[in-house]
Amino acid sequence: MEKVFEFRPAEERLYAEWLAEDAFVPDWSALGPGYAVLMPPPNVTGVLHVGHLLNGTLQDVLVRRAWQEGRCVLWQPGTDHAGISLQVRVERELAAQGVDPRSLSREEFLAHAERWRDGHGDRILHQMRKLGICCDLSRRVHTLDPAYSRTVLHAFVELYRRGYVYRGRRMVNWCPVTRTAISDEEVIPQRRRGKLYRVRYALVDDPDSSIVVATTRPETIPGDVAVAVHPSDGRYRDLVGKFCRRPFPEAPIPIIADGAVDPDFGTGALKITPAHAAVDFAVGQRHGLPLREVIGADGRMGILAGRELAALTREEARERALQLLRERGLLLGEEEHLHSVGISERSGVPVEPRLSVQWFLRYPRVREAALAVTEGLLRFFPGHWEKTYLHWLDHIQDWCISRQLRWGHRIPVWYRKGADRDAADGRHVALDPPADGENWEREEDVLDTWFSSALWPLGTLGWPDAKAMVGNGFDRFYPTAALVTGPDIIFFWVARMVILSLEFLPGDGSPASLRRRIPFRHVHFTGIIRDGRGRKMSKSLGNSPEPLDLIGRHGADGVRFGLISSAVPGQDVQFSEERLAQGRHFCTKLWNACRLRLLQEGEPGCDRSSWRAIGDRLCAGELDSIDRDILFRSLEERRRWDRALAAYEFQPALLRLERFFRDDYCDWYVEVCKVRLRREAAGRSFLAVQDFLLRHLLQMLSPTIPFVAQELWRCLRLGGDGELLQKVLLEPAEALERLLAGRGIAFDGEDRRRSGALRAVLGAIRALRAEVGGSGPVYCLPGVRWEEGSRELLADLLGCGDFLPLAAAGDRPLAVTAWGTFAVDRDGGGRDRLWAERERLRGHVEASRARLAEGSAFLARAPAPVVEGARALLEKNLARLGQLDDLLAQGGGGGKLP
RNA sequence: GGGCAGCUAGCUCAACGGUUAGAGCAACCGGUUUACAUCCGGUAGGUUAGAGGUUCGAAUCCCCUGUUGCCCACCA
Repeated sequence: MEKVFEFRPAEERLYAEWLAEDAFVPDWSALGPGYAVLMPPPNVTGVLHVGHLLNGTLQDVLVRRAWQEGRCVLWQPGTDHAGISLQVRVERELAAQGVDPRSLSREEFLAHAERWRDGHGDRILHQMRKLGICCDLSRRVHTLDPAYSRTVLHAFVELYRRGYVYRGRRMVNWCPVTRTAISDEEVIPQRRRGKLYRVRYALVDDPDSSIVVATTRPETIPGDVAVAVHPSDGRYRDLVGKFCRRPFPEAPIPIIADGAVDPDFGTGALKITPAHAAVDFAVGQRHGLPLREVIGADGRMGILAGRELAALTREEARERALQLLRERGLLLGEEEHLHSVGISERSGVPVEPRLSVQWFLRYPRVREAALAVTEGLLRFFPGHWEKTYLHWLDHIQDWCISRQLRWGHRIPVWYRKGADRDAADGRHVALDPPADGENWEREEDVLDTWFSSALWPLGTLGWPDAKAMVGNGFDRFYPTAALVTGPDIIFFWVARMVILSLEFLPGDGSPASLRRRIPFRHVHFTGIIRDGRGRKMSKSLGNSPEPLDLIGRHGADGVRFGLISSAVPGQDVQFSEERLAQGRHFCTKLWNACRLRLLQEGEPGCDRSSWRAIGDRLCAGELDSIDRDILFRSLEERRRWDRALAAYEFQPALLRLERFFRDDYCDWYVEVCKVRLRREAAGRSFLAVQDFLLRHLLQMLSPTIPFVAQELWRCLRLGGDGELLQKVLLEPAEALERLLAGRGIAFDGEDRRRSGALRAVLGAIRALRAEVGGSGPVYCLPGVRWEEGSRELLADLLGCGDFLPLAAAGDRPLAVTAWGTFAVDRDGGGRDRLWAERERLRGHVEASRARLAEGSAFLARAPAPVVEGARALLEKNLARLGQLDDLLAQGGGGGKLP
């Protein structure tokens, strides 16, 4: 076995082997229900970042663990066509080549887009392979694949048929850069410092009087069709019904009363621009006001804005409008104003509320989607995200699903040429075009990318094509077991998948039906990765490390271990490369622990190729408390491990296991075994114990650090030749306990006590030696009663030969005795420690006594078992205190003791 | 404006109503006899953000305040 684990070549070799053996292809022969995980499809325009690594690692752990349980496993990968994002990228590249994208026909543009996608396509998926992910790439799905596209269009047609999809002229969030509508979820509110201007609108029949409005957007003045005040606002009561003069283009507009106006904001008078603000639109509807669209689709001012403003951008128009107001003496004042502006997620510019004809989805099954969670059929980890989800469902708004883009699923609607597009008979909504295609024209818009993503659980498993569903194992894998994703897409993706899946799979709101129809049973939300200073990882900040470099430096295993160990459940992840280095160190130590095991055995080597083989080498008679304790401690750890993983508590689980490996196995048990080996004691069962522990550890760790675990599995000959560790059944703790029982090995509390006492004494003596800076002989007070073998073992672990009787000590003897956890040095070096310990104990005892004093409130009110416990504790502490006092008396002599 | 989550050692976190709050990292001290590109042992470090309340007992439950991050909301 090599002295060091060269992870770079090993990882490459092992991964190639796994691929060659089709190790990630679902095993249809496996019994029991399937286990499926849907990988959140990375964006085709995306770049691999540390978040992908964390997310991928966690899913890989779940999936590999499912393999270990012998289940039929599917980890479904794929990519998302990233509508807006990709179209913008391609348009920018075309523009850089001097091609105006708008001059291209739809087909020409799509050809460019497809070429771009095919070039970048699933790069992230391939990069993630460096991490060792075990998804079956042969099953990858792209949202624009023909089969998946049919799923999407079929869903649209069905939703239309069922009355959930409708076409409407509405106020939408318009992105002037990409020139498309976007959904409410794609608008990011941003705090911005702006100005609130007060503008005078003169009254038509009394030009000396006026009404003053407050606005942050003077450029929309040309779109004003009214000024509104609150109906109960006394200041303006007399003005309601009169007309005032819009400054430009000049025109009389009515002063109206509407409850939507907040009398306490600004001047209490609101200019109404129905075409460019949602509230104003509503007011306009109520009052039958006309629409004046003064800002065009490209964010520039239109003809109606008047000669002065037309053709300017929104920003230029604002400056110009202010200038005009100043010239005319209409600008009465301006003040700093902090307000929130909706920013388009994709282009980063303020969205423009704009009236346009779009397709909307009225969400179906909202109540059932909530019920699935409140009934506990669909569970979130950590659970508090359920509130966020339910709150969104409670306030759900129709979803604008059409996009004025070319890249995406073109909406399957045809309009009869020349007919009214809103008339039902002028429309053909179906997967296929009408027979007399020449008389129809197809809808230009495409569907929101998230609409297609929302069908991911159904589409990837073949729905609605019955044959494909059978081929893809729908019945076996649906509902999928777990989804691992970031909480930032809980509405964008998670909730929508739930809703559409519930709609399309037949059933009612009963728990049994919901359980069958939800797309996944568990959702684990990971934290967002932040840098050491708490900032989000981002390219522009330059704080985002290159993932592949990290893997190069620390190995896939090191990165996986490190990321998990920094991912505290329910919290954002503070990234630190130090953690990854620790992960690498852990792998190195594991490697060395296994190497040591091989160095310890002569030829021929032991058989540890199965649990049975190891069990056969365990002779109950050769084991003592230390062996039994560590064996059963390992089973305890295993149970905790299982419990923690079932709750998606990866980090606490892994850290605990690491502690067990380092502290209990390496620093205690292996050191004990070294002593035994040196002594050439009869019996080698402790080597079998090591094999038992290492085998178990490697199996538990394999999902987290698959490469080094697999390599060690082979080096230690823990399985047959070329056996895939990932597919070796992980026996439940109960089975291992039965195996031990079958060999006559049973656990007894006394084992834990003795083993613990020995470790404590060892620690105490070491501490004392460290304190006095010695490594010389260790002395022992007379009268110490050693348990069988303990004295020799401790002396060997300390490397001090034997404990010398204190009487034989020289001038500056280092005297140590073993009792409980205490040690003492005759010169006083250890006495302060003892004294401090005694003080601590005395404090406990006194507190306990006070609590248990006759007539105390504690005695009167506390439940009986608690009182019992307190009494027992007092007894225990009293006993220790007494022994401690004896010890202090024996070692005493200095003036420090009472 | 509403909601969610956090605030515990320099840093990252435990402690899930029950002894006088514990780990890891960093710091400092010491040891490394060949498993350990490192490892081991030890020392120090706390008014649990602040105030009030409930309780026999509070880091833990409740109320208020402060603070940080996130989400939602049409304040122009």
